[in-house]
Amino acid sequence: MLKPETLRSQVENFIRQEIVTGRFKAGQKLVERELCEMLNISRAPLREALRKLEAEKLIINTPHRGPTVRTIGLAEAKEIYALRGLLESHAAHEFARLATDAEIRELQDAAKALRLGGESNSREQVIASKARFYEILLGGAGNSLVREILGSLLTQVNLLRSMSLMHPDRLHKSLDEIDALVASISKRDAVGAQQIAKNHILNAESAALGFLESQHPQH
Amino acid sequence: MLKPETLRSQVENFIRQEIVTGRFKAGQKLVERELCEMLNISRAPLREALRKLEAEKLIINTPHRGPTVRTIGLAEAKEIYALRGLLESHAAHEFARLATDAEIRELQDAAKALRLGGESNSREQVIASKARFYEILLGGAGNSLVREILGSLLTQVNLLRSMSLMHPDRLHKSLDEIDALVASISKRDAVGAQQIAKNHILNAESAALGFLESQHPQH
DNA sequence: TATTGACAGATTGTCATACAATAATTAGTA
DNA sequence: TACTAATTATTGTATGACAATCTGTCAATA
Repeated sequence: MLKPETLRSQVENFIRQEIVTGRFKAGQKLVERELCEMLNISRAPLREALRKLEAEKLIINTPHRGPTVRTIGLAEAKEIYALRGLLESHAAHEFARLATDAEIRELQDAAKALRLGGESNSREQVIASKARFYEILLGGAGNSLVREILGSLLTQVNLLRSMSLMHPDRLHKSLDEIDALVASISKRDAVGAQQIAKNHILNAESAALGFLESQHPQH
Repeated sequence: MLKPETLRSQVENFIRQEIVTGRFKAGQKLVERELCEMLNISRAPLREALRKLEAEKLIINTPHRGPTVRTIGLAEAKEIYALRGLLESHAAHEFARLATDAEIRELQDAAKALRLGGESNSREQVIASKARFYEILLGGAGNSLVREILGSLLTQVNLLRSMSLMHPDRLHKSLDEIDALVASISKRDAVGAQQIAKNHILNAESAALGFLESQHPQH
């Protein structure tokens, strides 16, 4: 199949990819036999891969009924964004405090590339630059645990179908916020960076959940 | 074996228990065949359970060499405590803001039971009361995601052998801190509760890592 | 009609066995 | 001793089987 070590990790990565890209849709049932035939593998490594994804909360398994791709409701989405705000603002604070000057320059470069991609309407470029930006930010914040959890949260956010359509308005504002964040970090203003990061997530949350909330008028 | 649903979940719980109670020691190699014979099960459910525990970071698996119980170094311990401080202080803040009066009373009761157990030197009572205290606090904080992650962090802390010996000095201070926390919460002082919780974790960290740091004089 | 219940089919959970791939260990040799 | 080769042990994967449970259908009954 692909390159990594064991077969089960390849399977795990494959299924994860199918989920975050939306080819396996939220709520969809995953049938062992179908996956085995599709990938030409036996049940053992498949099932082990499914356990990993289950622990990662990308799929939900109910005994004797099998796994389905997780669906994220409004309440869960809010919890995810609350945690993201907490962790990302912390990471921003720590990055401003701990990062080397070289890392700050890398972050500036990534932000520049991100803006370039946004202004040229290159979806690919935006995604790649954003990934790089996060990589640098979380790498320099000095806590790999926070890094992993945020990575997991980021993949879970992909289960919100509302994420796919990022309005140009929001993208523009988002770029401004990131520039402000980089500016604060460049000044080593940890508290300022923390606050900007928190607001950034809050804005991203309203953008993502706005229309969802209108569909579920529960309160 | 035990009661839960599937065999693999029973196996998972069993191994987790063995790890947190220290019967499976940090660094110990876990051999499939031995576990299968010990539990009288086949390899399939065992290996699936191991994948879950691997995702939970209680064991570390290296391909073709098998899993070992995770060892937590100084740096990792610091990361765990940093995240705990962040999340628990957030939970305290939210609890003070959101909890019902009944939940606050439950928390007060749990704190009282905790002090009782501490003063009567009942280790069992302390552990049980502390668990109940956390359950109430995290349950009323309104974010089950944070709750789960904190639960996972709590189990990982058990991998620090220094945790087993909680000095009476520290226990006494710890009880005072918890009383102060409950007092702040009772006054609905969210910010105060948040600050107290953060300091509480900081103190727990120094108590747990103090002697570890002396053994690894790296800086 | 609507509900119940039995039945058949499908899917997951577990077992047993075998073998390939890799790591660990031992034996042998210079 | 140090190095290499052969042996052993362990994990990773495949296959087939069967038990346990769920799902859906359809007839019987109220």
